Amino acid sequence: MKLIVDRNEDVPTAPSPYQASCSTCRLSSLCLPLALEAAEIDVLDRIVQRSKPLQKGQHLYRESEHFQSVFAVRSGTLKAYRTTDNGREQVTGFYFPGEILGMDGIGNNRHASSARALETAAVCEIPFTALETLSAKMPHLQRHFFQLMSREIAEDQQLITLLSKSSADARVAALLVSISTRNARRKLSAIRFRLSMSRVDIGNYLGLTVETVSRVFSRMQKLGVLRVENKEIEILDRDALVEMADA
Amino acid sequence: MKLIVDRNEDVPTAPSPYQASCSTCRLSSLCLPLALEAAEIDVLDRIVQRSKPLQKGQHLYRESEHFQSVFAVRSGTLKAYRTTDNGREQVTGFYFPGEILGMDGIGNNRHASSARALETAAVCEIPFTALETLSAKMPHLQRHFFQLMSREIAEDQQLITLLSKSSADARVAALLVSISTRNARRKLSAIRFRLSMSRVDIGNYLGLTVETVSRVFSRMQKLGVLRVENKEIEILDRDALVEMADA
DNA sequence: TTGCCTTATTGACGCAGGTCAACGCCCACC
DNA sequence: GGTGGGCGTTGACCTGCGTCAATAAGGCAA
Repeated sequence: MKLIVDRNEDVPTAPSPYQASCSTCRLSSLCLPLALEAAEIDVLDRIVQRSKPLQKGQHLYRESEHFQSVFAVRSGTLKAYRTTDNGREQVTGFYFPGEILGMDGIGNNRHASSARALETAAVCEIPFTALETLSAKMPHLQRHFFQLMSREIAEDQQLITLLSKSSADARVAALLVSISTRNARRKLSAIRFRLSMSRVDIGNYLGLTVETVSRVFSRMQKLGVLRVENKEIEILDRDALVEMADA
Repeated sequence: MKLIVDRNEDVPTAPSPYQASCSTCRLSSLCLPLALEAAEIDVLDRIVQRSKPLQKGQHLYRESEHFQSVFAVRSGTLKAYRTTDNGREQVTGFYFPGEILGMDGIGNNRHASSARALETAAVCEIPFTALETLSAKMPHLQRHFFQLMSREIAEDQQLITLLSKSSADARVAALLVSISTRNARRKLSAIRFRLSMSRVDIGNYLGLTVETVSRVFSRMQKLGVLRVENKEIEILDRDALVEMADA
């Protein structure tokens, strides 16, 4: 049993305004405000709490803590993970700007997973009871939130499919394609990016060891599909990568 | 490429009353009506459609079909599965009486998976737009449905964890424990039951081959943890099984 | 800069589970 | 009641990935 001492621990979130509003947010077209009208966005805006950024390694919430809010990523990346009964850690997702996390806590009023920042990250906190009240009044919002949850289910099922049968190559390829696609949605480069997560996290997420992940990167590089330099990735042949992802 | 001809194909659902109402349903304490008051249940009742039972092998809905309703299982078992780009099938869940399926279709207005009956099965159809309208008026219902979706996410994440690292023994043990627990919730025996799904489906769900599933059953039988006779299962040592499930 | 520690890469080797093949059993349908 | 086809079990063999180990490459502190 290893004891890990965390140097960046949970600083309480302070209630101060770090960004103007949803209506000026560059990410509103990916986030909760999507599909809302201007007036509605203002109402939503009033319940959203913006707090000071999380430092790398800092927790946003922890498994089995009382659930109060869902969170929208404003900048940076977070990972969600759960700890199994035998103490193993399982990464269940990576969250990029514009994406919502914490929805797995609604079911039992406690978080079903933990979330920590992979790099300095800013989030918007959306108190759930307020969101519920608002949803009952704003059909667009209710529908949109149902859709967000449904998509999370569908995405988890895709990961299940990936983990259930695919080769190591296919798993890594699928993750890279996913990151590439999500970058494109944010108008960032779909072919050149920096992995904010470690090889350990990648392996853990994909059900592989670090060594295997590393070998897959090397192999893909040799095949001319990727250029890998530490955390910097350049996709040289996206079609090949997509092909590999469902092999 | 194999061509499979389905003999039990999609008979359209007929709009006739096969069961009185939610308020008299034995499963209401597991299902959507949970947490609703008598008067509210009556309102919900009016939107629920009960149709004639599905035969074994018959589809309830198919991947990429237009999404219209979620479904509650009244009797029998169904499996949900998706087909990957390369034609492989992946079982994403088994659904027992009192459980809700189809929620993965909300996100994009089309079903993200297919569902078919593993044996004769009856379901209640709940048109989603009606459910939405009702949810906006009935906070209990809205909350309950959010919770149901959230739990589906949390359960998928548990499966992800299982598929990501666990041994074949652990996977099979976990499935048996899950079925046992769900049986208990329905006041059925937690230690003796009939598997409604084939070994192929079990293997597919757990990311294993049929042969491995079969070997695991034999091994567990030899260890005195189970008694297996075709589809009949008797759990002889539940503690051992739980132990195996997170090894 | 130097040194330390964490993260990543690469190689050698072993094993759990996949693959292939043979066979038995159940049951549906003549 | 016989027979054919699907489903399940078992055995022998093979392979992809895990494990262990050694080394390299960053990154941060002082």
